[in-house]
Amino acid sequence: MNLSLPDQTMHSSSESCLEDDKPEVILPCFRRNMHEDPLAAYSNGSIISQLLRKTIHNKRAIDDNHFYLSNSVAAADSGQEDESSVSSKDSTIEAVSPSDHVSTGVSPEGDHPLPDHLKAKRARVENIIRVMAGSPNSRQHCDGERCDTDAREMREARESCRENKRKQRLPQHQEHSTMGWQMNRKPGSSCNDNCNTKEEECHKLKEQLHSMQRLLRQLQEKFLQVYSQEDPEFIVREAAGAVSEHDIIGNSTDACYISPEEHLETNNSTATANCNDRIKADSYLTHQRESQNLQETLKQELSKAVNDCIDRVFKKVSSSTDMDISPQQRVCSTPEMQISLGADRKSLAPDHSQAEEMSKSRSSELCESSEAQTSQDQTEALSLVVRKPPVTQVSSVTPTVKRPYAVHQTPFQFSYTPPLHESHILEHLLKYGPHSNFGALPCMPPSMDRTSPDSVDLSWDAVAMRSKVTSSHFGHHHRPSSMGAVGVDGLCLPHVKMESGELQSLAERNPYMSLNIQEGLTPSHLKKAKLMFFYTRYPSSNVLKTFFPDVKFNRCITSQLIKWFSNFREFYYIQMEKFARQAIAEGVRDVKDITVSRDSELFRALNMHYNKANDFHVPDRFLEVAEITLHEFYNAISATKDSDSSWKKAIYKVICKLDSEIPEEFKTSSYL
DNA sequence: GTCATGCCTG
DNA sequence: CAGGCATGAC
Repeated sequence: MNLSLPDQTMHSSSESCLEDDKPEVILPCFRRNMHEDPLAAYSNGSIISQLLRKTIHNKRAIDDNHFYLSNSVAAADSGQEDESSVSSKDSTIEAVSPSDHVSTGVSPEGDHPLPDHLKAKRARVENIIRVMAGSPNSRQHCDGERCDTDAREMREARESCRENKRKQRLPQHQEHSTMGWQMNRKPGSSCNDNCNTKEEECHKLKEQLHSMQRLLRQLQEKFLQVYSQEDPEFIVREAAGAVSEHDIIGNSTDACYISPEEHLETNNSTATANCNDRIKADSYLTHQRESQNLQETLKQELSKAVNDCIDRVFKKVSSSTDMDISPQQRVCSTPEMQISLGADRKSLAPDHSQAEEMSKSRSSELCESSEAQTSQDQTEALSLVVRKPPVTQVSSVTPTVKRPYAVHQTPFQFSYTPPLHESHILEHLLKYGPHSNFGALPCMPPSMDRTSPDSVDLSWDAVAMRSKVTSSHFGHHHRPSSMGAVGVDGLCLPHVKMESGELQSLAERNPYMSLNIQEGLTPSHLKKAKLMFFYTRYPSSNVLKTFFPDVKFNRCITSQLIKWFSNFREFYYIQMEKFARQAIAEGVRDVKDITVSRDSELFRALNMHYNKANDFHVPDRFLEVAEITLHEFYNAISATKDSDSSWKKAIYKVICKLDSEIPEEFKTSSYL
């Protein structure tokens, strides 16, 4: 829409209509042109002031007018009031041509013959003023004539009249500006011509305005039609807005005094431009909506295809490798798992086709690699594999390895990147999940002790599985994968060792890995700490940081972990003292008669405390340390050193030197 | 003052 | 297991 109107069409009434009403009814796509329109520049302030500001650039002309007015029309109150009322601009103008003022005040103009062009200007100004001499009355009576029809113009008129009454300058102001640009554009035109031209142009402008409004209305109707066809909700949403917009149009029409008799034929060029813009807008909208639909369709189709593909892969893997893979892997490939995973994926993350796509290719790779590495992994893990005697096995349905990490399954790494909120859900579940003990660990074989129903575990495992793959983008090595209890990597790649510092710094650099960094300690961490106690009774904070790489350490977390070990020691020493006293009470004479075996009551008590699930093979070294500790207590008590308030400290000193190295397997964030 | 540790208590 | 408190080392 080309609203570039000729400058001479400017008129206060038309302009006020345009500038005040158009922006409210015009659609956004048209606003740009509106702002490009010269008229749009007058969106603020009164037309008079705007015109004045515009014409101020033509200082000479204004100065002429000012000179003339102050000399012939408002000679009485010329001077300081002029300066004060016309604002600093006029002051500047006066400063620019002081000679004129001087000449008017001191001597007749004839004394200083003006140049021809100045004479011509003066003549035109005189004509204008002469015309205005009659109109000032009407202008001064304007309050009763026009102001009842146009509120805005009335305001401006009132303002003008006020100023007029004070200085009788408003008409001149308007004519100043008008004349200013008229002089620039039509140096030789007469006043009558000017007036006639102005009226005609005013009419034209009004016609154009009206035609534009009509087109706007049509366009809005078109908009409504388009949206109502494709978006039933849109019309509901837009109904109120459309009504209000139409109301605005109606008001603006009224406010602009565009009466039906003023309707002339629409300007052809304007109409053509409007139509073009309308077509452009329509095609743009159609295109936009088409691309949106295409986007949605693509998303849906891609998601569906990926889901189907994954399902097929899983089905094939589970059916073809059923006899080859380990039971643990079968667990991970069970249909329940698939269903659970798929369902959760769909229900919790319907928009993750991209993530799924990214992870899809990796999924089969990881699955294969996990199968290939199974034997190696278990070989590596043999040092910690618990082959519990049948006596101590609480439940041994299958005589397989007892270590929880022996069932660490790479299938859990099937890449699927859950969104952030899901990770938070996972985090919450893992922190306050249904299992507060280790028997509920995911991927735990059925032979493992479980304190909760499998149905619960299944969903829990499904959640855990999804959390596992969060870090899959970083490959095996960087899988913190912990999410607390979800440790399933462990032995997947035992040859890859990463210090906790490296891991944590990596995690800090990587926002995705940060999702797996625990803000707090979980029951899994507690379990792990208890198992670590079998190796170290006095772990340093560095050791803790090394062996809890998935924990975001701060002062509080470190203190908590230290406190845990302090409590472990407390229980440990209490048991030691208790059994030492018991031995003494039982009449044991020789400390060598006191031994600690896996069958002893002391060990069972300790094992019950630190290895409640009994799924961890307590190292022999711990038995030795326990025996030494018991001897220390026996000796101390026998020597009645317990009368000393700090008699245990000597024992602590001895025991703290008996810490052994913690297996590297514990360093993996998701050892358990 | 801070930190680690131990003891006591709930 | 955690909180509070006391103690001792730095």
